[in-house]
Amino acid sequence: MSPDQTTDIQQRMYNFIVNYMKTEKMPPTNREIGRELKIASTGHVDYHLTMLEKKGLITRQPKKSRGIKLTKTVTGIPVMGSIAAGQPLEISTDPEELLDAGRELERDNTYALIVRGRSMIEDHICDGDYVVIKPQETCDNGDIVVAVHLQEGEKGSATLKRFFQEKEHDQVRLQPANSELEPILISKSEWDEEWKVQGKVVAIFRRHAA
Amino acid sequence: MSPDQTTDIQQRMYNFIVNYMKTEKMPPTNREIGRELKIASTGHVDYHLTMLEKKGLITRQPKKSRGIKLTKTVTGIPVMGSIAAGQPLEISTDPEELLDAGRELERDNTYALIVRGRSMIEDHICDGDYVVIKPQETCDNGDIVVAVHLQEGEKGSATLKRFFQEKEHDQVRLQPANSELEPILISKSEWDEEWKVQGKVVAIFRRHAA
DNA sequence: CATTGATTTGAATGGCCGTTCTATTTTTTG
DNA sequence: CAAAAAATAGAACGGCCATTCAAATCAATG
Repeated sequence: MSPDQTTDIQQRMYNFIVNYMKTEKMPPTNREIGRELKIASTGHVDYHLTMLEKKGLITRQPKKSRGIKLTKTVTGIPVMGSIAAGQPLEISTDPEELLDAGRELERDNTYALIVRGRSMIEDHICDGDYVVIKPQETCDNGDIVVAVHLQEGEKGSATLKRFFQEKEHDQVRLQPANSELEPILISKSEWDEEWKVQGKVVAIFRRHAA
Repeated sequence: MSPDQTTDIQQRMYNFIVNYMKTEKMPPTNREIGRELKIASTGHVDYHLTMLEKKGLITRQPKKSRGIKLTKTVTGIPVMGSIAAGQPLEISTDPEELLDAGRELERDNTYALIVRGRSMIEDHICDGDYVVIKPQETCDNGDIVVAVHLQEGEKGSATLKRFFQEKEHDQVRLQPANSELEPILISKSEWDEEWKVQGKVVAIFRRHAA
């Protein structure tokens, strides 16, 4: 295996198929796959496609031209868990479901969270709403952000708040949108050491009973 | 042309291609098209595909198997205009834009409206929010609906309200979610003659600045 | 090193694919 | 009705397509 071939060939083949389908709106032929991946033999392509099928990544329709189907639909924004203000909830590592909110938002590694509680109710974000989060470590004053409190030895806990950097007091204020709740005030040094902005809200999605 | 062949063959061919692509995730071959439309000759299929291409409905990639591409993407929910409570706005007949809110909602002839004003603010539907409407003439008490006031000689005007049928008063109440605004009370007879439920809200979508 | 299994090649096969051509039928137009 | 245009059939051609096979190479393992 040549040294520059970092990725597994089957992974590259799968990626090519996904990519090809995104741009061409149809699956590639075995020859087209081989041409792309510098595979000389169509039998060789067939061999790896059989492997991909065995691994469950694709299904094949025998004898049909371009007879490749992706088993997983790659549409939808991963819903990574729920988030609240009262008792900050954890963000899970595996998506619980996929929120189909349009291709427009399916980029920049966006993910979704289900809002629990009424902490942002005055910003009209309700219990059960989906918030679409675009990951970024910086944000502007007034942005609604996912702020993560890093605690040693544990997984960080996250909270949804409006972010304000208060220069005059040399502190950060995480402001809920609920007058019954108090803002979280964090000194600059503590902020730098223990907190992190995980991302900001770019869209909100609410389902009503059909 | 046989009498049962109501639709134009090119229209049927186009519909089949769209349908096939939706289910099979790839374009059909010319022979598959012919089999479906009872066309005996592949040349005949080719002939109509050339016509469809000339009409701009498809593009073709010469010599490629399944080399058909749709020119129009049929994704997105049509945004038919804006709606408010204070001054009811018209629903336009042509979509102004397409709201990409996921395939899940792209059925049942759903359409979207942009909310203007704060009439539903206490239901946390804000100015600028998109509401996704599923057309239906009936609804349950408490549903948020698009109610249309039919006026003779004019196009009807529409309003977004919660619907309540009040049996004890033999009237319909269209309730805004804003305590500063008064409900619209309509007698049963007037309702039957002049009003209609156009559809109900099944989802809400809010964009935030990225 | 020898064995085993996974990869890769090259060639071959039979079938499907898009396209083209000629001829025939149907529909439209003057 | 006659002429022109559109639609359909059938056959044929060359090429691409998926699949298979035998043989060669490579990697890992005891």
